Amino acid sequence: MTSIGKIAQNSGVTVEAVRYYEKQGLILKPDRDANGYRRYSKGAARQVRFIKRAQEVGFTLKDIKELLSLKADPEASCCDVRARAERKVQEMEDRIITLTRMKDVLSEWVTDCEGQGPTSECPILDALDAEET
Amino acid sequence: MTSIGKIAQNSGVTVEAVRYYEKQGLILKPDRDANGYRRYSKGAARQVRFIKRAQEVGFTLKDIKELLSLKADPEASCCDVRARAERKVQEMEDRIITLTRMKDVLSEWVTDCEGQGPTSECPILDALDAEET
DNA sequence: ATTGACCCTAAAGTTAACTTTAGGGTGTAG
DNA sequence: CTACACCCTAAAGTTAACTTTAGGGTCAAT
Repeated sequence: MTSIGKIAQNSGVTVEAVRYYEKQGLILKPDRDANGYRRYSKGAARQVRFIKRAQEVGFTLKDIKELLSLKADPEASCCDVRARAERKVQEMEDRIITLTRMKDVLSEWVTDCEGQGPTSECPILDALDAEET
Repeated sequence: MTSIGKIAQNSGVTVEAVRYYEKQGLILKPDRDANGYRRYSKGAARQVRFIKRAQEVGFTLKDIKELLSLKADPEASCCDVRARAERKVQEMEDRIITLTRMKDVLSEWVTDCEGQGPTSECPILDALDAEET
């Protein structure tokens, strides 16, 4: 039985974040003691760490809520979880490809640039300002 | 001399976006005709395309405002532009590395998963729920 | 009795880059 | 003359994931 402060510290988030997760229905509402303070069971920090880890591999809180529903549902299949994970991997791959393309274009422009002279003769600005689409 | 609608169409953004860029000081305030409508010179669409292209290679509107200041400043050096571009490339590389790491972890979890059985035996959920940090 | 570290709530603020809404003029084709 | 496509403004809304603010209680120690 610990306080929200301990839970937060223990799982590496702020107290406000813990309250936020509760409001969003991502963690169970804890009991309250006489003065209204939240009293958490030992497993609560684990719930928060689940959320943190899921975020660290790219899931949004909305995704995480779904994962938690699946986790709680005895009818749900591992397959459902995998499908979501695969979708997320795909999203991230797409994002990486886009970012890489953007980076490569800009990177090439940088190599075109001597870094000398006034901006009126800057190849990077020229590339941005080009007439062609 | 064209209308905002033409400028927007011509540069592939919405009319609202053009007005927004104006409010943010990213494009010059155009003249108005008798009824208060914006009247753009031929070069205006080019200004908007500059913004769009810069966005497409990863610059934020804030970055773009800086680039435009450099472009307008006869004292500014191409070097200043290059420095900003290099910084942006670095940011994107960092982002790509982070995303790739995230994706690889999740991807590995996916391969661990047979996609069979109840969620109580799902390796992905197990990985998220693990006791170790 | 007061300081300081905790805890509580509800509501508003943050960031980016727009979009949407509300309410209203303009201009022309039929 | 009346649709209909345009144009105008200011202000609020959008999304995500929190954080900050404002205004208060609780509790152990000094």
